[in-house]
Amino acid sequence: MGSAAPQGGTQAVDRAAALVDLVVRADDPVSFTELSDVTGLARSTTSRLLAALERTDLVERDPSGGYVAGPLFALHAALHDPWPQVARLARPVLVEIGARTGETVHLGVARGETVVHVGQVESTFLLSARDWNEVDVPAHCSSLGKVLYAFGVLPLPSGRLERRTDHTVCTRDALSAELAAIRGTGYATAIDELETGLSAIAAPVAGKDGVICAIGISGPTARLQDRVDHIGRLLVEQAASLSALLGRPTPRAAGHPRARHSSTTKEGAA
Amino acid sequence: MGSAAPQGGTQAVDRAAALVDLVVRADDPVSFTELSDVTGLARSTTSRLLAALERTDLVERDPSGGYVAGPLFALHAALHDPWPQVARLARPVLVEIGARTGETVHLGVARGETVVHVGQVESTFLLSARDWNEVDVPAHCSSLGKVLYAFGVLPLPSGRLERRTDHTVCTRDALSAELAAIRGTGYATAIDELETGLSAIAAPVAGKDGVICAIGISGPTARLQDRVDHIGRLLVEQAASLSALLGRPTPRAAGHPRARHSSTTKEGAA
DNA sequence: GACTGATGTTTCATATGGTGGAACCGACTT
DNA sequence: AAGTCGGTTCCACCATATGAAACATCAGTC
Repeated sequence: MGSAAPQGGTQAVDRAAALVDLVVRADDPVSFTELSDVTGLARSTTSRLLAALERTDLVERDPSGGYVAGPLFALHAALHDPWPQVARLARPVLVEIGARTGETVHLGVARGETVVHVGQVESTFLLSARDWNEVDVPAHCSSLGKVLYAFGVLPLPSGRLERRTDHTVCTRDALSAELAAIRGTGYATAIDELETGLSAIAAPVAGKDGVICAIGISGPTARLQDRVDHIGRLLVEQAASLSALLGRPTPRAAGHPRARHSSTTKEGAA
Repeated sequence: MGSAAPQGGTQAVDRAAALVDLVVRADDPVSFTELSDVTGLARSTTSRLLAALERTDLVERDPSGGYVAGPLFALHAALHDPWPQVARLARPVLVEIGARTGETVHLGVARGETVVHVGQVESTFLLSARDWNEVDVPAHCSSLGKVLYAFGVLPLPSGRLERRTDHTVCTRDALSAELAAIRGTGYATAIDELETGLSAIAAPVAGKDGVICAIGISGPTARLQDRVDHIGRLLVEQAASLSALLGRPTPRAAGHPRARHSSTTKEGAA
């Protein structure tokens, strides 16, 4: 259990994969030297591996000579909508939240003027919300919607604010006050605001350029009312870990001084 | 120099990359056996390589056991809009068209109710169109727009059809007649319809699920009027090759019987 | 237009890491 | 229980990947 597990017989592929990983996670071109340094590979090895990866379309050189994700990644991105991919990546986090709260968990994004749910994990309780996937709800009475409003992902509503229940926030002033509060606490709530007896809590998820979507839970007010802050914090924490996943590089090469002198290839283990 | 070039010292990585390639291009999960068969690798080797690729997030197993593109691809797709990626892949084709016609080449997609240009290659002539990237033009007087209408990518216009010049198609009947004609010939034209003296020709590009965007050229009517059909055919042909790139798998493993007996690893050359 | 330094690439002897056949395993059929 | 399919693990062998060092290449500099 040292730093690098002495994996079973695939050094070359592992190393190549590490290079691809670095290149794909970085959002701007990565120089040869940087790759060589960060991975700690000999320059010759780096060169050979990168040549192979380029030949096979996994990486590509941009005009300036740096390496960027290759055509195969472009192809994949060209053929698949981004949100389902975000949903895929978020799944483990949603599941975790589901396990810790027992409630139905949602992943919501802005589309046009409303929130749509692109991922969901079912409640373990019998009484729970329906499948909201692809259904859009008025954002001002949804916790996800409020988060997206609060962080500028969703344009503030221009029309009238529909009154769904008598707890619904219907005035523009009340709404913007609440949005400010949300930016303060880090999470949003919607208690009996969309439908009487239905509550929801949500927190923002950031991508590389700020907030891009929100995760939250929903369930009967009766079950949630005493746990609002607890769940709110949980969501904030989990949202942060998801943000980290979607954000900057930093994964592997965090602490290792990794100063491979001369021929210190083997890491002790066997 | 048999079928496979005796690449310079990266067998393992090349093979692993071939696996990734197959998995990513296929749009549904690929079974272990299929991968092993198609690549012609020993089952043990396939297993080892796939294990490594899975460990490194380049592939992933779906619940049913098949292999699909891994989290790293999801991450890339999650962080990058699809259209710029399509534009990247299309670049070589656009350049080719630019070289063969000398005119400005465009890649247009539907966004909402209009066409937007997501890729462009400049004319070699001095007199040419401006940079249309991200500018949207009325679709009914654009050749790209007509193509997108004709193949159902862009919803037929509901409002009035703006008359930009006296050649603009302004009636719904005239438009649908023209769209039928476009489906017949395979390409669309817009001569002096957006602006007097400006002509354009365009053809549809298909992805895995039918037409997704269009490529076309534009330039002065004076230079284009005698070459309309010639250029139309060129566009259709190039669009087809781009469609192939964006479509189904089929690339490498075409003919090789690839029956590696015992230890016939070396392919003769050195 | 020769020095210098920084960045990549190619060469080559070496032993490490990858290879494939066969044994093995677990799940499903018959 | 015996047989088949789909996949993984073992292991002896040697082909393959490896890294040091030599070799290119280019951008400044004097």
